[in-house]
Amino acid sequence: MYSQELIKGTLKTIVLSLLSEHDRMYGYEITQHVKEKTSGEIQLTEGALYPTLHKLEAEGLLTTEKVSIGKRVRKYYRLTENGNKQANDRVNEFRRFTETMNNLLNNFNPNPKLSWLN
Amino acid sequence: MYSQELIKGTLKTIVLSLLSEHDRMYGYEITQHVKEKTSGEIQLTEGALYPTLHKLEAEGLLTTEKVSIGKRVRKYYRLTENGNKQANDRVNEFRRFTETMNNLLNNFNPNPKLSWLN
DNA sequence: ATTTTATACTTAAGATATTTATGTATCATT
DNA sequence: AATGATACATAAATATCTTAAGTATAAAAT
Repeated sequence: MYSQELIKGTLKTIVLSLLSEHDRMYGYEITQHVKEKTSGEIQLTEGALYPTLHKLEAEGLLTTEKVSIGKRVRKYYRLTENGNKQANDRVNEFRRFTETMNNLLNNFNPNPKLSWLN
Repeated sequence: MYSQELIKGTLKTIVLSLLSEHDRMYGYEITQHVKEKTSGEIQLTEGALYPTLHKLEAEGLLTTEKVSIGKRVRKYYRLTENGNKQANDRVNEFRRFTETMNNLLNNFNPNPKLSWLN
């Protein structure tokens, strides 16, 4: 499990990119998907995820649809056109950022696995 | 310039790793070094940097020495043994984190330049 | 049968971190 | 003489996350 400090600022990027490849997802599904895909190294907490989903919806990047499963109601999220654009921008920005960081940290204990990036 | 949101949580990693390769540095020097090394894409603000330096010192990861330059006083920071260990840990954690993130984001618009990481 | 675990969403209080702004002061350049 | 660069510090406002509590259904285990 990574320090929460490090994960900060990547939550929206994660959510938008997942929705970009999954058509629609609900909150709990997102937490489980991330947990599985990262072998438990990134675990989104509900207290952080749900308010973020609400915020992205308020910003017009997501739309919702409620689906009844038995007596329970799932809230599915889907990207808007603008949300899809944002997903692209954020993922690209993250990739550029990691390259910049690797370059900045490169003099420190150079990692041969990444040295070709320069 | 990257969104501040994305840079969040990497400040300590940056500071510790720079001090790990520079023996000693002062605050302003750190801001300039990062700005130059990243072509202005990461700009540390003084309001974030100085309190962080003070915190790292309070945690015993850094020591300080004041050096007079004319009538001004520079405050140099240097890693302690524990600080050096922390620098290693944080840089390694960051590298692992970016690999995990790239793997998680990989189904999205796969980046051929990074696909070998899997 | 009943307890526990998993599913599923919400929100509030407290903690933490960053931004923005302000303040002080020296030195170099125009 | 004024501006920009150097150099540090800190407080108020803002943003974000953690922790926690609350509600409720469904499945699995005891």
